[in-house]
Amino acid sequence: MPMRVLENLAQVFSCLSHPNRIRIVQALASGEKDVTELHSSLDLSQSYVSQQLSVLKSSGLVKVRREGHHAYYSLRHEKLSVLVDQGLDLVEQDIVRARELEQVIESVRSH
Amino acid sequence: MPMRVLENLAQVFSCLSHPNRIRIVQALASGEKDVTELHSSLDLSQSYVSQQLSVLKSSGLVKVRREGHHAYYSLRHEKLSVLVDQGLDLVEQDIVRARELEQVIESVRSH
DNA sequence: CAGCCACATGCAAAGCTATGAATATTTCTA
DNA sequence: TAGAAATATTCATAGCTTTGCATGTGGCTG
Repeated sequence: MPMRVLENLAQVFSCLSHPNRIRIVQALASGEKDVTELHSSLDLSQSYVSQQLSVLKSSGLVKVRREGHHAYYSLRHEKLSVLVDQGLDLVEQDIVRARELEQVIESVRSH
Repeated sequence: MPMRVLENLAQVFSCLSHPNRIRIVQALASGEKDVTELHSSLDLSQSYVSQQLSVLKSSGLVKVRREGHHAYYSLRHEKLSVLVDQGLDLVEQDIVRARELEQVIESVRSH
């Protein structure tokens, strides 16, 4: 696997490694939205949303369409929301409970 | 979406947000391996591999089986390697080329 | 039990990320 | 052109990550 691809992939995951950016991606999964819609529906400051969108944009995960003085953001590819859904699937089904169980076992063991 | 789940998901993505950890996950996708195997096949120091494995473990992505003085690590769930593959798919097919194209357009525009 | 493996952990410096506040830019409208 | 609306950028700081190096630890084997 070429390093360049790995780095790109790591960058994609890095974009998704923050709850608010995941929320933004999820909000965009249902279609394009402008900054104001995002910042009010997600209850995050305008400037913060704009900053996070530029992170997502510079990694190529979202694109913008400007119209008047609105900037409509959307996912560059719907596969991205599939990726997030799969992550959710993983987290919800297994990892959380498995880790909790393991911590219980470990704490029992250490006594 | 409950914040707790989002935070867990962000943590999973965060684990995958580094090329070497992705390489480790990929190496484990083909079955359990001990630390020495990983550190020599990936050309990373023993201590580094051990540290990264503990990151992956504390987020519940891998598990250990200890036998003698070996520690055999494996993915806790095969869905994780599916997730990585999907990420690769996304990166290889679209994002890279799309971003490059966009940068070309942008640099043309600014002249 | 001495010494060697295979691993794990602690530490510290360098670098990166998150985030609010203030400010700038762009575009529309009167 | 002035002003307002929507978005973008800059800056500063606190906090987290990375990563090498040195050291610690548990389990074998002679």
